[in-house]
Amino acid sequence: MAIQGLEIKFEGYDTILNECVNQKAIREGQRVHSHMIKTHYHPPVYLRTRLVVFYTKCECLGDARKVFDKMPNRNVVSWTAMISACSQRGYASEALNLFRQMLRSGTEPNAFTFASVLTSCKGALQVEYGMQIHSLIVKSMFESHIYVGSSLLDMYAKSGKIHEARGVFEGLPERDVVSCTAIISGYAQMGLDEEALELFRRLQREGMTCNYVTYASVLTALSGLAAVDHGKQVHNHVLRSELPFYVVLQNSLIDMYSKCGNLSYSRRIFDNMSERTVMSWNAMLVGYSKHGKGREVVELFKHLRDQNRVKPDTVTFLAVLSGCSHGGMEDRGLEFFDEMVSGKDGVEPEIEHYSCVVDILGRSGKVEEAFEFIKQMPFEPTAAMWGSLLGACRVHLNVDIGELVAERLIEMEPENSGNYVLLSNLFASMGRWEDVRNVRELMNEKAVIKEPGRSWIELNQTLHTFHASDRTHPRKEEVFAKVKELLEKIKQAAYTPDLSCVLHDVDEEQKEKILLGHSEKLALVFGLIDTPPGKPVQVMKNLRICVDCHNFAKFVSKVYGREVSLRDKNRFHHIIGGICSCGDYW
DNA sequence: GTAGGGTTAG
Repeated sequence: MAIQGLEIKFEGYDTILNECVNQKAIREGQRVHSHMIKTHYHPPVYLRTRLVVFYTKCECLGDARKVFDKMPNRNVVSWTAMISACSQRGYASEALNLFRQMLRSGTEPNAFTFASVLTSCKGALQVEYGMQIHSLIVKSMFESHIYVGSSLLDMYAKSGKIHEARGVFEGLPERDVVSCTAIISGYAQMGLDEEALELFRRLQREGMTCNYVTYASVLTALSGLAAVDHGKQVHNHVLRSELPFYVVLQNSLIDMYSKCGNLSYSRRIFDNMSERTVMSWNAMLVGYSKHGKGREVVELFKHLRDQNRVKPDTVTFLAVLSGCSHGGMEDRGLEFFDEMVSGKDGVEPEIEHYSCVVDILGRSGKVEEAFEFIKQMPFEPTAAMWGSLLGACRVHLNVDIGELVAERLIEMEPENSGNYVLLSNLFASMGRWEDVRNVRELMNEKAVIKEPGRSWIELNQTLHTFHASDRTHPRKEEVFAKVKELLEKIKQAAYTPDLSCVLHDVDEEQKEKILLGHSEKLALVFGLIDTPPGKPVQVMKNLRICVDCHNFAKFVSKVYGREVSLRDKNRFHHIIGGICSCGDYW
């Protein structure tokens, strides 16, 4: 592509630039552009557009913008190329500004424009504008366009409006792998894992094609559900289909197996990878962290530092710090944090890392230090931090700081009933029963359980879900009878219900009944009924496990000689012979 | 000429 010294006209420039776009030949394209300037050639709109496209494709957004700004007339392609480049690089407000200017200039958007601009309308605030764009789309008859439709449904899904997303999806005249994947991952990203799985299975029956993005999305849902039987099926599909971007899928598989309780499978995949990204390391570190394997976290992080291909990032340090906290490696955790502050790996601590340090200090009994740490840190404390510290006060029986902390926490979140339970637990563990009763008074009437508790267990490829005091499960009678039988046995082994976990204004007998109806107990008991004696049982819960249920599970493991695994919102509890891997701190 | 979906976190 020698152009120097040649007399070039439109066709010549056009051909060469097109070639440069295809080959991403940045230098060559820049020389073509310079040649135009040097020879005082004034390119027509078409060629200027070609330049804009060239620069955006070569990720030279600034140069693209310069050409774009100098254009006397702009067409839909140049506008769209700019909007799309901004959207793809995460400059959402710039993309929206350009779109507004485009409308003002009188240029009609086409399907390409709508599909691009919607990418910049994700989130609770932007979706308002996205909905206005939606009505423009309806007016211009692009609603059924497959690219526009999938971008539209993705916008709704990522803004928390999953019903609207589903509506757009159902209204599409045809479906393809992208629109199907977008709606499945929409459910998965909102934590609606059962819905995601159900839809995936339905669409599969209806002949949907899957690619690596589809499987990655479904694996996210299966991780959430800890549905290991389904996960293994997907793993088989992946192995058979020789999909591209296998690293992404291996990362998802590492995550899925570890969240299903099978760490050794995760490690096997990790060890056999021919190429690893930072996400591969992070997924493995998170796995160890959630299982309370502190030593393994520290060891793997050392490997990561020793190899020079992948650099740790902010998520790596979250995994490492929370791994040290969950795994009883508090001192190492504090050292890692100090190393972050000193700039050792070039990752600056953010508020989440500070939150991990609060956890670490609290767990190791340094409650005062944690309190000071929160007061001095360069961020506003979050409710989660105060909550973690209040938990520490309960375990380490520090009622002075506990009351101070609870005051702030309840001020921040007066409606979160979980906070009152924590405070009630604290007073109860100090034997201050009058105060336990006062907490009930303190709890204002608006306090609600944010998210209803739900527990489930996977047996023979079937998920059995239980809610508190479940009256809907087909085998509820059998489950309730077994709960009573169990209760007698473990009471003989000195189990006493922890009534401070119930804040309802009822008598003690009622409180005990409410406790026995907690979903994790029902799921656990169901697992005992439906599996042979001696076999390990694994139960999942969508929230943090309650103090009484944790204790209940410990007694069950001891009295019935069962290994019990409980996966709650934050971590795994592996209970053997009445002893839990969390060391009774979570 | 310009376009849509994905993996790790707490």
